Amino acid sequence: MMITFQTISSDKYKTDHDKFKICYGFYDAPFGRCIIGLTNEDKAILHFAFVVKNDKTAVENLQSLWPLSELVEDSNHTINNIMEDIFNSNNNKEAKPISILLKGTDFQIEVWKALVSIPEGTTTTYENVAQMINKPKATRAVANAIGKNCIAYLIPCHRVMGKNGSNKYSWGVEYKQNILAYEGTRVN
DNA sequence: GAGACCAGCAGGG
DNA sequence: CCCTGCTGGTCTC
Repeated sequence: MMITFQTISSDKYKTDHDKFKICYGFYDAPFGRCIIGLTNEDKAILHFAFVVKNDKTAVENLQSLWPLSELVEDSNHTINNIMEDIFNSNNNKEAKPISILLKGTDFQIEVWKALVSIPEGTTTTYENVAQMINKPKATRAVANAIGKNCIAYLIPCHRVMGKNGSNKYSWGVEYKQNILAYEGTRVN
């Protein structure tokens, strides 16, 4: 799966003019119900979260992460089409590139980008990710950054485990295990 | 700028 | 198992 990135610094968003509209909608992925947000113009994915409680609170969470932006419900099945592409593209050559918009600090964006190089169906450790970005002692900071990732599944934070067996996940460990199980079936 | 918070890790008990 | 020290980025005051 080919992924292209746009980035926006979190500091800039607080003060600046990026009040673009966000197109959002829901999708029932194999491992759980998700809410997805896209930039209205070029359909870059800026939000991919699990609906842990209900749809309403999921929308509120999205809004609180992008307080300057106006949410518009997806009426064109755009999100559904993108998701179908993602989940049905069993590494065929026709797979369209996926565009992701990351909002965070320089460090967070560096960490999140590093995660996509972890092969599907495998896991690694926070320590390993810290080494990947050449900050081998920053394991704890790396874990912090991973915990703030807002693009579930596509930024594969679920593939990172504690070296000493600790296993945590923003939306709940069950989701983490579900994704890994799903990826296991994809790879085989 | 100080101090607290963490999805870490190793080492000792 | 729990406790301690070391760690670096972020958040709060």
